[in-house]
Amino acid sequence: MSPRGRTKTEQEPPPLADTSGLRAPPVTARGARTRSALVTAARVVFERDGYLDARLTDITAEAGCSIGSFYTYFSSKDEILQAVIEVAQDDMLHPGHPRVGEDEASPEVVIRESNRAYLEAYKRNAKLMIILEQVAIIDPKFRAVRRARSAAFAKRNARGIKDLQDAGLVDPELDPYMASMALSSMVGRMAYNVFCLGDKATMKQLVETTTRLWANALLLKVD
Amino acid sequence: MSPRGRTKTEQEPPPLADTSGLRAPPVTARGARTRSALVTAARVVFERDGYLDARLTDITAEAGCSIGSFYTYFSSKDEILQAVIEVAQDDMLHPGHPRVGEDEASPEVVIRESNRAYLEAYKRNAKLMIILEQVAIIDPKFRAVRRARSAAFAKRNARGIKDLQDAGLVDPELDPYMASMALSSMVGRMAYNVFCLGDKATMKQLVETTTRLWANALLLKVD
Amino acid sequence: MSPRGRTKTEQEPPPLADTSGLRAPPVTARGARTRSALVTAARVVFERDGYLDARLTDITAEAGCSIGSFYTYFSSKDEILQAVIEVAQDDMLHPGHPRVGEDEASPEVVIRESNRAYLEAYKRNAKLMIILEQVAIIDPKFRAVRRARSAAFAKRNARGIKDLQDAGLVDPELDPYMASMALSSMVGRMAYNVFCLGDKATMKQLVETTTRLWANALLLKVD
Amino acid sequence: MSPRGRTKTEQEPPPLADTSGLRAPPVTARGARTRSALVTAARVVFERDGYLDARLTDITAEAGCSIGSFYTYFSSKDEILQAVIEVAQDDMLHPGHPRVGEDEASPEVVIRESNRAYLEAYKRNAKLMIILEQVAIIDPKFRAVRRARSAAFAKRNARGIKDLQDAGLVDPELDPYMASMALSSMVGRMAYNVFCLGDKATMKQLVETTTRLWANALLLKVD
DNA sequence: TATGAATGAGCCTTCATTCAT
DNA sequence: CATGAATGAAGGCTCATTCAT
Repeated sequence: MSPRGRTKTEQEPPPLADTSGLRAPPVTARGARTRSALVTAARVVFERDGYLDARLTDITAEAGCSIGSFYTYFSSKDEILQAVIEVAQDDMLHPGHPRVGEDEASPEVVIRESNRAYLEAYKRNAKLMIILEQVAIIDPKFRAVRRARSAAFAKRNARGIKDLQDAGLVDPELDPYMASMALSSMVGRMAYNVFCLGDKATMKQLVETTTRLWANALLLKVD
Repeated sequence: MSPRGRTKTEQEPPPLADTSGLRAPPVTARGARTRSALVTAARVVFERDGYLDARLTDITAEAGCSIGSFYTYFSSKDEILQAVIEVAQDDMLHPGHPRVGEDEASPEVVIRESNRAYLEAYKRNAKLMIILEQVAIIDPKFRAVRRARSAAFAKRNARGIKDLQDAGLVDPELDPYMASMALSSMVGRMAYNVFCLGDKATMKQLVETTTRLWANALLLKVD
Repeated sequence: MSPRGRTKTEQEPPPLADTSGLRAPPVTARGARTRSALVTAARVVFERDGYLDARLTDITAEAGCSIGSFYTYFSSKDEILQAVIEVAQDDMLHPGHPRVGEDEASPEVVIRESNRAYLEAYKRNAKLMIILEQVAIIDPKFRAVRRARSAAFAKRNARGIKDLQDAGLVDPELDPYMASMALSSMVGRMAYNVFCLGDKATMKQLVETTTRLWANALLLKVD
Repeated sequence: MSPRGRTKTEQEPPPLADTSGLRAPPVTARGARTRSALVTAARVVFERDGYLDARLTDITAEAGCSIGSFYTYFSSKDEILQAVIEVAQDDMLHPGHPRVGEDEASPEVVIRESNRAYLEAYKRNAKLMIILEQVAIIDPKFRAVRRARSAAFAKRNARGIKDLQDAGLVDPELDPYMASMALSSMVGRMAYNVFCLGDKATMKQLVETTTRLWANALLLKVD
């Protein structure tokens, strides 16, 4: 289980990186269009060629503008990647339409639907997740981005586990945060293996396996 | 649980990559010494600088030979990385001294010791695992290497789960291979997060958390 | 006899090589200037040092620009050589000012002036012809360029021979194309031997010898 | 027409290059075998890969010996090429079995059979002729070799032309040496175009065309 | 805002030749 | 005579970034 339905009290995640040195945002409509075209183009090129092999000229060619314009809106390849990832992170953290609310559903259903929402969001953004894994290894700035996402999920899930423990529904001996880290890792890694590396499994298999193991692992009482 | 004690009937894995285009192995003792020095030096440099930033001249300087000698034994940075990884893979797959045998120990103990062996091997080779993750994203050849390792563990563990199901000791409704993939992913990813990315957790926490979750997830009957 | 005055109906030869993979041509005047300076410099360096010994840095130094600018306009030493040769080929195929027209002159005069024009063009471009011979042996692309030039001359001359045969002025038993190939080879090789390899002969000797042999070989009737 | 039957008074051509710095010839039978294997192998490799692309290790691999042995017999790549070319030059200059003697045959038959012998020898050694053209451009030493061959033919043929002029059988106004150079060039270049560059022509076409043009060019009286 | 020409540090790679065994 | 490991200078090429127009 990973992204649970968000509660009002949750804080927005901090910006991906320090915003100092950023180019000023466009002030004209034309400028906004150009900037937007660059972000869209960058995602296409990054997903197609990978971060390292993507050349700025490919991005500007895809966006239909000059390399000079690129530097009007971004100060580096790094920076446009941040912009691209920010969009995907939003989608990952707030996937939109959870099929059930926490209140009216059994814990197992909540777990299942959370996992499903996470896996589907991962699938949508799989190619970008590859990029993020890649740059997270190279660049501490993106390592922080990746860990922020992991931590957000782990924290959310840790709270869920704690709640269930308090309700006497699951194994009280588990450290909620460690268990959350481990089970979140399980789901995240399965998603990566299947959607990014091409391991064979259906969405249904993924959802059912991760949900059953997750529930079992907590020794969730069914009733 | 990850690497189990190997049985006699297991086959050696095939070589990591096609051996065509490889430089001829040295025929003299002196040549073998130089080649070996290069592999050792390459591991040092890769772990220190990362694969992308490692320069061939750094490797040969570390090995105390000329750049020409490098090309006597390897045809690219790629190729020497393969040689380096092959050594680490051996250590990961056959970590040496399991503390218990399968026969005389309870399933939980077997799981714990297997996880411990895996995590310790991972810790020993953590820096190289970073490299492997990095190049696996870039290069299909190393992607195959990485998947071969994952598959080896998953298969081994799937067999263990099947055996426990046959013995009536664990949840019979789980698909052994899917469950194995998921639980192996859990342990592997925890190891990566802690030993490679710097997440905070002690070896003891790792072993206990993964073992308890693993046993719970299978609904392992304790006696 | 070699290049005749061209007629209106003659087609321009196709470009020297496939234009795929070429760098985009410059769009600004400044860019055109730089590109042009590079071509001029390349000819100087190729003629001075030969193709194999010519270094890209010599060319850019001669052109007064950076090595990066070279790659803005050309993707390899190959490609700039093509540009250099294209200029010379134009001069060879259309040498400019034939001293007589075909109509008002006797066949022998036409042959003489054609040979003279060819030999003088060869002399002007002799150093580049050495380069072309050299690379034609190494690279099929330039082999095609060289053969295109030979074929253009041979075809042109074959037509001249055929016309003279039809007019009953020369040996009717000769195959016009084979004869043309052979006699064109004779002139071309003499030019190469004298202007490129340093065999001793004056321009006058060359013109008179090749013209007399050519006319004799066709058994040209003098009137 | 090119190589005429040799006369007793002709000098052997000088050695291809100064023989100083040559390795001592082998003194044992084994040594002679190794040296011979290297020359044979070198011809194979040069013809297959060209001089520039031929690596010494390819030659020794083909010869089945070590690179060290190479330097026992030759001091450079240059030197073994000289040895290879020497063999071919012998074949070119003394092609073996002319079908007629000069005495009992008409001049036209002599011309035809000389041309045939030359063209056939050229065909046999075509691949090596490519190499020789290549290195003659690069290296003055081989340029001299090439010119020595040309000069030998031209001189021989000039004498033949002079004899025919003295007998009143051919155009007395031709400079025998210039004419010889030109006509020899014609035959040599045709051979190169067809056998080395792949121009299309049969041996019969080549012999007939060059012979007829040669005879015509001299205005040879037939009777 | 938009353009695109200019820059250049720095890495990988080749292979003829030497020489210790 | 035979072996083959060791050498290292030298040059082609990339691409993020700057800045004059």
